[in-house]
Amino acid sequence: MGKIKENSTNNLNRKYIMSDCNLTYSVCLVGGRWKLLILCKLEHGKLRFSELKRDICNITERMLTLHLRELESDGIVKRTVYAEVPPRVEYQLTEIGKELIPIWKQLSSWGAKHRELSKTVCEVES
Amino acid sequence: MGKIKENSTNNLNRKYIMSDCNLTYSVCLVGGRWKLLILCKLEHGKLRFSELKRDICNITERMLTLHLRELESDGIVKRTVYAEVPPRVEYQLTEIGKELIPIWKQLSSWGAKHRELSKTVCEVES
DNA sequence: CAGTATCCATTAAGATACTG
DNA sequence: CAGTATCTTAATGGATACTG
Repeated sequence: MGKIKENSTNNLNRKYIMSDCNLTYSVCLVGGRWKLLILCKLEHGKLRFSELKRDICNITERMLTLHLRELESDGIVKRTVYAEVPPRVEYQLTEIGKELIPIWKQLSSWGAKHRELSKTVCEVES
Repeated sequence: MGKIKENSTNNLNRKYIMSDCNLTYSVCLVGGRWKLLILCKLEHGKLRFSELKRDICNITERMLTLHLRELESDGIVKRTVYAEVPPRVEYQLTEIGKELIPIWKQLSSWGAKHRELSKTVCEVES
């Protein structure tokens, strides 16, 4: 995101971690605050930039652009530009992107379950 | 991690995103550079602080401590202190923590597949 | 419509030294 | 052994204004 220093320890650690472990590799590609949120909006088909922006309340154009660019360069979403005026651009999941769908569904259920559990703990405590 | 400003837009966005979407809620709990790496070391049982540090090349004590504390307070790992000298502390997955195992295995396979695919693309291009 | 560019605020990560 | 404390750097996120 933005500019990164090639030889910062931070960046070297990131590289080490990505090369060492497929799991962390995935997290690097798909982690971060907005990425999965963007991806799951695309689950049911193509969306335009403005539709994504509308669906993801609070995201700025900058953040949306940056993350879409990364997802695109990582081959997880496909960007199609139509030569029209006004311009039309559509985003959709690639094949490998679609393979994430079952994973984020499970992660989502896990989150729901965890949330329920925490709620119970709080109620018992209060 | 460390101190966060309660009312920064950043923090408010994080809260919004966590309350809105179970998926992002999960990512917030378990995302970040080191968390899944720590968790997957614990897959096969208990480990001590020093064993984790040794197994996770390059992590600093500070990072390990901070993440373990978060995972603990989120109920994903359990910390057991034995009243011995020298001190012994063991970490293990909780029940809800263990339910993440199949998920990270799939994410890991997805990562491996994605990596293969990218390699192919590079070879074709070069 | 679909973005860029710029600048600033906030947070995450790391180095190092130290302690019960 | 299992951490804290303190300080510094790097990276991410956001606000705002502007453009082909």
